Amino acid sequence: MLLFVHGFGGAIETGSDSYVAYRVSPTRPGPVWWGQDRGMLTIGQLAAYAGVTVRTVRHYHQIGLLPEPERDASGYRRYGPTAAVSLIKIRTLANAGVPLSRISQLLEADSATFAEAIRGIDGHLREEIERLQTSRRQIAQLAAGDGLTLPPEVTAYLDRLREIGVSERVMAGERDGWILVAAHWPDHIREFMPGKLAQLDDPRVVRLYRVLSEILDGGDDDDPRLGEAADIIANLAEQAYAAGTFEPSDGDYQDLMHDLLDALAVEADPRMQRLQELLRERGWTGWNRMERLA
Amino acid sequence: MLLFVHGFGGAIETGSDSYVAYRVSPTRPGPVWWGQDRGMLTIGQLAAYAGVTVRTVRHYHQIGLLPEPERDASGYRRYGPTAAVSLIKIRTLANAGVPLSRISQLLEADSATFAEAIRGIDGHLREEIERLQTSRRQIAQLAAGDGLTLPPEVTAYLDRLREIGVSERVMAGERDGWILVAAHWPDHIREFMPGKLAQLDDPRVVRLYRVLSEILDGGDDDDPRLGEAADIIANLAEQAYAAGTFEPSDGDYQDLMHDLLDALAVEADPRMQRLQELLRERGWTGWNRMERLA
DNA sequence: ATGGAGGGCTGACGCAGCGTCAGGGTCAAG
DNA sequence: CTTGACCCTGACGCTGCGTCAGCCCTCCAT
Repeated sequence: MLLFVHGFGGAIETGSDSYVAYRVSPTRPGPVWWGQDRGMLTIGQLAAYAGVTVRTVRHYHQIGLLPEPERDASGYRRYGPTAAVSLIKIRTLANAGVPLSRISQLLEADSATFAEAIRGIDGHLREEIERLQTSRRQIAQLAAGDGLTLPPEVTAYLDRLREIGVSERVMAGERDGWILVAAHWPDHIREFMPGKLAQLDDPRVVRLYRVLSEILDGGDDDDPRLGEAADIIANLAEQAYAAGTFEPSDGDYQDLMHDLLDALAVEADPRMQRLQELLRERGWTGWNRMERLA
Repeated sequence: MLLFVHGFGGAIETGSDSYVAYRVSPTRPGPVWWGQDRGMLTIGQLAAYAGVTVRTVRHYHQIGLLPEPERDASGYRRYGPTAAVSLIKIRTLANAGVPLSRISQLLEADSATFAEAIRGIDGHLREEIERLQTSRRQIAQLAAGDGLTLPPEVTAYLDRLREIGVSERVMAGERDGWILVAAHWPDHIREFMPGKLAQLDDPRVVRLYRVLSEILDGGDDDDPRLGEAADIIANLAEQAYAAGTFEPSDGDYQDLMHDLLDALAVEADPRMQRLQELLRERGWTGWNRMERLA
């Protein structure tokens, strides 16, 4: 019932508000007017007018979102202008991320209900944006960091290890291990790392890493340096135990992680199993879930 | 191969970087340790460790993203620690929005390829965020405006109409009409509206809208005021024509829109067809696609 | 009159990433 | 011996269409 869309002249000025246009596709259907009734569209014309595909329109018919129009003599769907209006309304909501299943209710809701629903949808959108922004931060770390997402404290630790001369194989194992730890202690790990980093100032620890690197890189199955490694570990443990700074395991869940870490090492190189035996001989259960044997 | 996760004491300080943790679910599976091999997990334990569902792990097996592990005596899948590491890596990428089909390639890519891929993914994320933010702006307008997304210039026009005293039925028709126009001229419409708004200062136009409101709200099929309406329209057209400000139609595509608008009016109320005939008698084709008859 | 291009029609499968039964078997504990 | 919490496979469901396949209809050029 629009009156006077036709201009009749009149001043033309330019506004500048923040209107985000609903944009129809720029495709112009070929023969625009091959029906005879004016104002009756074929499905292709309707779709082009609203900027969607023909398949989309048929889909909306299927799910009952847009009512099936009458057919012409040859069985073609013929659409009136109200169908175009409905379709544009539908697309406006759909483009805003409203699920199709809710659109029909929304369109017939009173303005209070409508506003309420809009608020909900907006909240949903905000969450979604949050999520994606978090993802962006994550993958920024992926690009920068030492392989996959690890907190900066951990990558600092890994960098120190590399400086010390730890072999690539051992480095790879360390990375995997820290991934398991980081997944389990996303919060605690950051407080935990400074202590770990400080350990690398101890020459015994440095020696230990180097010895292990050499063994795993080239040693034979019964390398005597395995004994040296076991000695160092036991030594460190004894000292911590005497100083009272030895921290006992605190629960099944951490035991699970420690078991995983031990198993990771063994899986990476079976000689680590031998190291475990040697530690056992010296009175300790392992190097992750470490306990004094009776 | 992680060494000395166990603390041995050591200073604990607090860092404060912007590390976004990969977070595992806080669900602790009931009986943690009912297999016997240490470091071997059931599918449920693995899933809980990585913060995903059991179905997700099985899905990854199905599509070959995570290799099937060996089975134990009763046919249960048993996972080693490397499976946990792989799963965590996979989820880190998947959470960042990487399609599963690309993850396996990504994980075995060298760091240059990896970094390149990461850039692509980041760009994709940025686009997605853009899109959602645009959606938010759109639905903000839905909540505020006169029904569905219309540019502010148009809602201003509609507000003026309401002030003038146009009936709700005519208002509804106007809204629908402007939706059709806005969909077709998303850019042009904003420059077009000031002129339309100015028309409402002409008392003849105001009279026209009021007359039509009355007719459609209660008049009978042969209301004499239809003649008055036709007179006003013809009068305005003649004047514009004489002043040289009459704008002829410019192409099939606009004709389509004008036809739709005419049809919309007739569909809303058949009496508009009568108005069209009366206009024809006065030498004009209609009120949207307006042409002088020979 | 005829042929080809470019519509239209229905019906059906495919896509991502799992959720969610259904109909079984297994394990540890009370 | 039962109960409850796991595990197994197989299969359908969901969203919002894209994309055939096989056929019919209309227009325009020849």
